[in-house]
Amino acid sequence: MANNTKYNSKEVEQKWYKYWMDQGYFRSTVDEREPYTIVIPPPNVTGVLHMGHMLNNTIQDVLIRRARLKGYNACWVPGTDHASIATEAKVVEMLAKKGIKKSDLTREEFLEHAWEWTHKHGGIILDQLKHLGSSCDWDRTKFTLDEDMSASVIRVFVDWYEQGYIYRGHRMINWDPEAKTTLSDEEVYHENEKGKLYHINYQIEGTEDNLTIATTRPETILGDTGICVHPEDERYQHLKGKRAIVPIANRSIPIVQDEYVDLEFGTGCLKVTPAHDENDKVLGETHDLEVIDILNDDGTLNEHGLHYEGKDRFVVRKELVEELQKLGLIDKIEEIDHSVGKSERTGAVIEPRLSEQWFVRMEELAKPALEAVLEEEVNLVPKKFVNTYRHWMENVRDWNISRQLWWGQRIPAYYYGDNEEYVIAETAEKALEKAREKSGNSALELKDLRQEEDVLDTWFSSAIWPISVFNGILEPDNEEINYYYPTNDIVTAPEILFFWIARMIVAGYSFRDEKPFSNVYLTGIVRDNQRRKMSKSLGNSPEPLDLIEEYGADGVRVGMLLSSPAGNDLMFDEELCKQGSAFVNKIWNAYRLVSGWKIDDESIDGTYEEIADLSIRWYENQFQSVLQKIESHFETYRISNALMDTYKLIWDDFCSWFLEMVKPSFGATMSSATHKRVVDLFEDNLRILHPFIPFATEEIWHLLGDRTPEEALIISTWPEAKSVDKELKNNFKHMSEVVTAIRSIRKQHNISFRDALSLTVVNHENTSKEFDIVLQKLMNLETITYSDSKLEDALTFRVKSNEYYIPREGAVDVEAELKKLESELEYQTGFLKSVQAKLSNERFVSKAPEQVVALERKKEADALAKIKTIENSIEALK
RNA sequence: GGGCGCGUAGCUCAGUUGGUUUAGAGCACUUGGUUUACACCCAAGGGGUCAGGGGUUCGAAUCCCUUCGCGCCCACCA
Repeated sequence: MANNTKYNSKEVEQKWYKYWMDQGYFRSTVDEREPYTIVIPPPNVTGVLHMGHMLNNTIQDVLIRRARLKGYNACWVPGTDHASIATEAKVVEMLAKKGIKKSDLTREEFLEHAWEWTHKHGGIILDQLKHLGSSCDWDRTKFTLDEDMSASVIRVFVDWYEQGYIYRGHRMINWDPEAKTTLSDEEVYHENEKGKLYHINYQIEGTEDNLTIATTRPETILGDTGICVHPEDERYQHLKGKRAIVPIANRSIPIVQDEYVDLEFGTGCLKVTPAHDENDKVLGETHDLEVIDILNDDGTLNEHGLHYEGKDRFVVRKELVEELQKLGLIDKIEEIDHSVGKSERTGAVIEPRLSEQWFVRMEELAKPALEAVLEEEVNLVPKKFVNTYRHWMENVRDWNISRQLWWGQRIPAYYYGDNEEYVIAETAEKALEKAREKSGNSALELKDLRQEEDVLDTWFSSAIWPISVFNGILEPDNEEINYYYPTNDIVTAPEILFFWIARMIVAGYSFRDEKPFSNVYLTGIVRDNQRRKMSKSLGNSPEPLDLIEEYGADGVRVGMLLSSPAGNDLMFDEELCKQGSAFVNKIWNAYRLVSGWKIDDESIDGTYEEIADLSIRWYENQFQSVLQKIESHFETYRISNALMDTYKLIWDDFCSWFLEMVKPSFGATMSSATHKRVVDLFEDNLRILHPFIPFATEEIWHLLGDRTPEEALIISTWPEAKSVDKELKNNFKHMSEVVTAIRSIRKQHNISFRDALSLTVVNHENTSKEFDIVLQKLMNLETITYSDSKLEDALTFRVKSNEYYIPREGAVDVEAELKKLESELEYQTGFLKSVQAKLSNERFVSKAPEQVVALERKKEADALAKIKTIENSIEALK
């Protein structure tokens, strides 16, 4: 790229990504170095990149690239998730468009379609990640339904079963009537809605009397098998031992007593529907009530629904209420706020249902996983999530892992005989052996075995992701797992803390006896600038690839990170990307400046070289000072802060100050030695910028020097932290304040920069003159004079207790100057007062640490000196 | 119902064991600018009773209590 051209992000990005790939710089293999590992949160295989992925993967890439520069063997494992329910839903939808019903297909036929779909649409998202610059080891790309990954899942299932952690049970589960599958508790979200509480009269058997129950789900009365009242409820003592008639169904059901009933709620009479409510189920068991399941898989009523059979539950609710009203059995209808469980995937209202499912017993497994986080073996960033995690883990419930779907790992349970007997085995052959042994029937054959139809929850395979990607389940002692595991960091959204993070930690301790990762970086949700969550339906989410097209990958990366503290939502605004690409442009132009200087070792300008030497020493020092801050930000995962400090270092310190200081005057030259020192500093900048801005930095790196592939920036080194010279730093700071003051004066008095000035300094005892040569150059000063007497007829300003004068005949506006001085005086007097208030407080002087008191005394002295200076100036003006 | 967290400049946020802070940054804003890298720029500047109240302390944005507002997580009240 020629020196005078605009920066072309697209061209540069394509070039370097290909170069890095060709050179194999993302590739990681086991070697002598210390590993630094991240496994990607696998996106849905058929998903497309959204802003959440952009944020998430930018952070991971920053961490990985920095680790690579720090000399670690950096390994970022990419992959995709089969996303059982989500993908199956998409395939069903696709088939429906072709006029094919899932129910008309065999399992094998359906899976064929699903694989075809996956191969056609799968992995697009990984290609999109490449545009962002993600430096994943693509040779390691995994898919949770790959043969080895599935084999790992099955092995884990068998192991956990044999250890007694997996069981099959008849339990109340969450039924999604739309997807026609069960869901784990974590896949159900609750929404507060306005609903109705129906008060319905039931006739007490053998009498003309009624009792009234209250329910939000009147359709379930068809599944009622009991009425329950509190044993001490005085209103209902007469009901003891009686029975009631279920309206419409005209069934007689017992009235039982249980302390579970809340006397305050509704009427104090509770209808019991053991098949469709967790609590009712418990009541039913206690009081030996019948169980009547009234629902079909799709949420319509079955034969127990009588004349409502085949109608959807919500239709039935409406029609049944109408029927009851006609019968005069509705006592009243109340408006009520209640929470309704819905499916995370389909949004359908969840129906609690009793059913035979597979579960993981969590209590014992959770213990080491909880301890790990409490003892900071596993470090959650930010810390506030520890409490949430603990609360969940301490109250963890068994995990329903079976799904009535086809797309996923089929549960390795094999049934035989008529009594639902089963064995668990990795293969059908092994299952046959076990079945023969267990049943004592050696005549059993493969055809007599029926494998479980259900597949496993997607999160079951995700739970072992950090292990299985290194084949640590099937070959627990292989070189890779021993080297890369435990991984270092994992970066994901808090939404899946329980779905995924917690279960990975559980699996880690269960199968490796070790944590899966040391740090969990939880990002926030990406929202728009009105705080709305970005979503397709709202249409408020920008298309990531369009953003990259417009602002460049580097610009977007910077934009994403400029304001995204861990665990806090990110208010995304395209302005941030604009700022990001402006930053890239700034760096590019700095390169253009530096590369454009003329070098000449024949005629060296001594004064210039002296200025340059001082400037270079100052920037080296400043770089070190900021580098320390950046390091500490990274260590605590304050990535936005690390970026902001880098941003200010480059923009303000390097470009605005340093380059202006070392810039040769027009037409002048610099020595090759000086130029090299400047280039070295530029390169140090590029090293620390590279994790954030990989493409532009690599481009400039190669333009600054003729590099072999082995000398590429991506695999170079992170600068080492050195000590900081505080005096140098302070002397510069003083000079910079003088510069600002002079600029201000130039502006106020409309004095052009070309107009050379002379400066006289009074009260300069404690001031270093080190940077005077720089000051002279920057401010176009003819002379700097140190004097004991102030100047008349001069513009004046103060820095610390120094007084500065710039002779300027007739330019002094006495009135304005006085006003300025008086406001300065006011501030200083107020400040002094606050300091003196402290110092005159005896308890402060006696109780506060010596250093603090000394500091206050120094502040007092400084303020006093300054006040005196200002007063003198005022005097002189008058 | 239980738990957690937040409220600092117009916006997004720092403020790391209370003391170099009568509070900082970036963006936005105002004003000025052909100084030959960059107008995606340069420079100067305005802007906050740190949500309100009370307390602890020599000293509070920082610790405690309380009120108000906001958010999140968990939970079987029909």
